[in-house]
Amino acid sequence: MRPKSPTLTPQELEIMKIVWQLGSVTVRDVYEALLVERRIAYTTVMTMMKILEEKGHLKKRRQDRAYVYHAAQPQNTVIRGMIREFVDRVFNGSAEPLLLHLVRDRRIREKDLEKIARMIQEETTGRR
Amino acid sequence: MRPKSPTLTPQELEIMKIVWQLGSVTVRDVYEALLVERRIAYTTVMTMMKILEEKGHLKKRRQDRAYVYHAAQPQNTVIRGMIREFVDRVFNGSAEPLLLHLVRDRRIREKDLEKIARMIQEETTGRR
DNA sequence: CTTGACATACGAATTCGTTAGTACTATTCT
DNA sequence: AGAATAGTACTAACGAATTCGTATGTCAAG
Repeated sequence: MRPKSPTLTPQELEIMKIVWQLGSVTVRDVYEALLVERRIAYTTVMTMMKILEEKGHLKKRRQDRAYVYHAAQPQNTVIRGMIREFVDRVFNGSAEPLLLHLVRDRRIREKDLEKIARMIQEETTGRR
Repeated sequence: MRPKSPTLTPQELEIMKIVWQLGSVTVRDVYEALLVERRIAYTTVMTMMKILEEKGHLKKRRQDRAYVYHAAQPQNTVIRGMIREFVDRVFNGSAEPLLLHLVRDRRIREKDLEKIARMIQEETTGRR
């Protein structure tokens, strides 16, 4: 079966972040987590999670009266798909310009930059 | 209600790419460039460019009978904004995880990785 | 001067993302 | 048992994004 669309809409992503963080959740769990940030209706969360389940991002099983949801794919896989879609859409598939932007725009703390530079060194020397 | 996109929507971006590449364009120029990739109506392009002008991404001036459009902001500025929005939405504002994904997923050719590693070295040693 | 080419203006249809109300069911509390 | 509570299903609605048709105006060639 063809894998479902790797991209999530903004609100879908918000919900998936909570699911990835908590592991197994009910609609109520997600609802309460979202309530901390903003006003939202319980049924809205339910609708979104039903859609996410239809799209293959969530799996559910019944437990007592309510459904318990869990992520169908690991976070890394989905995030990787979103990055790929972004790189394709904005940079026609080549990641170098994005990397250059990130490095140049000082959006990253210096010590992290250095850490990453070391990591690149290891990766590149390790695979030849 | 779907929130109004603060950045460029996919189709808007497609048009802006053409504008940035060509400099000054008429609707027809963009229409013909898009036709190479896919079927689209002339009036669709016109509508999109009108919207882009209303949103402040394009400027127009009359020349003979038609409008000539040009980008209101340089490509780098707009792309930077899109990256920022993406990092905020997907990574809660921190760019390191994105960088890590890019480096780890081998989406980048080795020589480019090395080039970037050197660039980081210069940047980080240069600013302390 | 009429016709054809080409431009814009206007508006409308469609799909999608997002939000939420209402009806109904099942469980729990008094 | 009857009421309150908590869950799902179904439906509706709205705005944003995308697409394009029709009406209309203008200019130039025959």
